[in-house]
Amino acid sequence: MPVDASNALLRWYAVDKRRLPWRAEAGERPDPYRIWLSEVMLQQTTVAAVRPYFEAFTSRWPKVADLAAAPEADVMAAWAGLGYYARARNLVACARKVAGELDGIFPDSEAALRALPGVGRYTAAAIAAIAFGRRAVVVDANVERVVSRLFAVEEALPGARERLYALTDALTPEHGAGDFAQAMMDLGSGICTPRSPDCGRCPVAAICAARARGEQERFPVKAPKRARPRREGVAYWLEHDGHVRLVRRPKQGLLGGMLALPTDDAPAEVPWREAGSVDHVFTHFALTMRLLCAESDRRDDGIWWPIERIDEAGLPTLFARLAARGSAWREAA
DNA sequence: GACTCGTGGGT
DNA sequence: TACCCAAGAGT
Repeated sequence: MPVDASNALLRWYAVDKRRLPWRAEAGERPDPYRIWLSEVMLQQTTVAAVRPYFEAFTSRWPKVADLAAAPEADVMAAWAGLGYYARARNLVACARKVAGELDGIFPDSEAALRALPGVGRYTAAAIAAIAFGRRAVVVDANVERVVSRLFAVEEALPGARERLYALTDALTPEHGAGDFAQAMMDLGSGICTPRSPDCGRCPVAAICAARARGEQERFPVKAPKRARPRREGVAYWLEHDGHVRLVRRPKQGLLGGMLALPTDDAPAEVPWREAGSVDHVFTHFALTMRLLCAESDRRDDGIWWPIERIDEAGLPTLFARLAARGSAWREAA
């Protein structure tokens, strides 16, 4: 990036950067554990959604050794509602690897970070640059949008990904790559937004090819998406003596490793009653799940959770909504 | 490279 | 309403 534009970007960042719980204040040294935790939470997830989870995790598990010592089920439950639950399992695996094999010290090179569970190209680069001051090429969706506009890249995503990476590499300074990356991300988040970008406030508008053409909203070009199929399913609310039957879902697949209501196969041979349905939208399909409710006269050796404390079970959102319906059915009965 | 994998907010 | 989007990773 031309020196003038780079300086303008960094000056803008120095004044207008977001204050975030995981960001070191001026003069503070960034904590690799907190940087790593925030980066994993922020994968495909908004800052607003992450904030309360980050506060809860760092209060409960202040250091990587604390997280490594936690039962996986506790971490999964604490992650409930944040989505993409493979991240939570990888989070525990990564913490245990760092605490157990690396003396509790996060690696400071991209290659070594990349070898940790749940740490891909973006996250390894972000940690190396932000936590350790390394030069690394940090490309997230914000940077892709900003760079695609700066250079008016006509090639569509995701095919353009390597080109955008190379362009970002050329822009990234030898020193201060962490601030550069965070400046680009804040720019994308607050000014160079997907719709109605605020070019009048943009510190690098002068070098923006898309802006020069008045076509900033046309970038990044994206490949058309597939239609989202609609599916249907059944969940079961089976209660006995103030408890409801839950299951631990298999580690692989949708909502893997999470507690949930039984689905597909009825957990008991009892007369089931319809209790409505819940519509829920996942990334790649929309689901309508019916809820069948019943009372059991006995308690098998599965998981039975006290209904009064169902909100503490750590159910993913779909099942939390179904459980709310089940509780309502119970109150009405 | 295509596909899977959540959720909530904005428009 | 329906669609878009988000500090992506793993298979």
